[in-house]
Amino acid sequence: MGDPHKAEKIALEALRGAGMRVTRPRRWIIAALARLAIPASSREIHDALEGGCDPVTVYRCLTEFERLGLVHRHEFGDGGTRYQLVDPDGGHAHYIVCRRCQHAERIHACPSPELESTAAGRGYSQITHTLEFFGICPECRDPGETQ
Amino acid sequence: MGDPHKAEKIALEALRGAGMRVTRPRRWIIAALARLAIPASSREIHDALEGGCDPVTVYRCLTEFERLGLVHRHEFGDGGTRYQLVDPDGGHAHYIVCRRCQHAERIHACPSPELESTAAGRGYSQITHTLEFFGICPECRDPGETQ
DNA sequence: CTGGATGCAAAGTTTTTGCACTTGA
DNA sequence: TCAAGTGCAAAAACTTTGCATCCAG
Repeated sequence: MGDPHKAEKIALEALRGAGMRVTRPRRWIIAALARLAIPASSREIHDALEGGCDPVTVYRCLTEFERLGLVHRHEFGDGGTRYQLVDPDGGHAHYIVCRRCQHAERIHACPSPELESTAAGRGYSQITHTLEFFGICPECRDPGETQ
Repeated sequence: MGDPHKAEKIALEALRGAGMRVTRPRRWIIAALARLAIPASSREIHDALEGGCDPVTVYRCLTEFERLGLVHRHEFGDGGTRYQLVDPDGGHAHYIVCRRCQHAERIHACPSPELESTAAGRGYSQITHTLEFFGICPECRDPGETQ
């Protein structure tokens, strides 16, 4: 993954470029996302902020950031929504998530672009995809549990 | 996809096989899932029941059914959780979902099994995956909108 | 200055929990 | 019969909305 600091700088520039104000909460949220570097819930992001701000502001900012394409949204099968700063180097991330502890680990796998073209054939535009893997991580596996 | 009626029968047998009771709400829920045939929210499932039952029962049953592997859970990027009866013919489903109207359409694309083995290399067990596509469907696309 | 952004309060949605009653096996 | 399962009520968790105030540009 690219330099987190770089991702942070680019996100701030993108904010300015979109005519949006670079406020203190927004800087904190972007910094927290860059520091966490892994998909985090609104709650986790709020807890990781350098300064204090209202949880509602975190929701609002994340929604805006997603609209601008600065963050990606992930759903890891537990009903919660997680956000992650987009990698400025263009590669998009997929994860393997532990079904027990919810720990997410980046994985280098991406379906061949051929898959997206299958989707495009249906007349859909602006196609994106999500791909996540789920399993039981080595730490969470009970000893003697069936593989 | 396989015969929905078959999927329904198999699910009921699986319930008995697991030593669980085949109650009226459970039959209704499984029937509704078979009839809907596409990932549906707890609310949609409840609305589609032949008879009346408490919404809480729908939640509890779906959670149990998921644990037994009778239904699969889907998250379509809107924060909601959807459930679908597992196809007894083994093939698992992926969808393309409209970001505007949330309509889900089954799509015949699956990442090469090679991808799951990439995940297995990390020491995870019981690996599964989700893969969903998102786009704007032809009906929702504004005329003249940029592709 | 001044409109976009925030904080606070309140409400909406979805999901979970506790407990007495019901019912399928 | 009788424990698993349900209904009802209440709470918890998560997210959105409205509005007065604040501050980045």
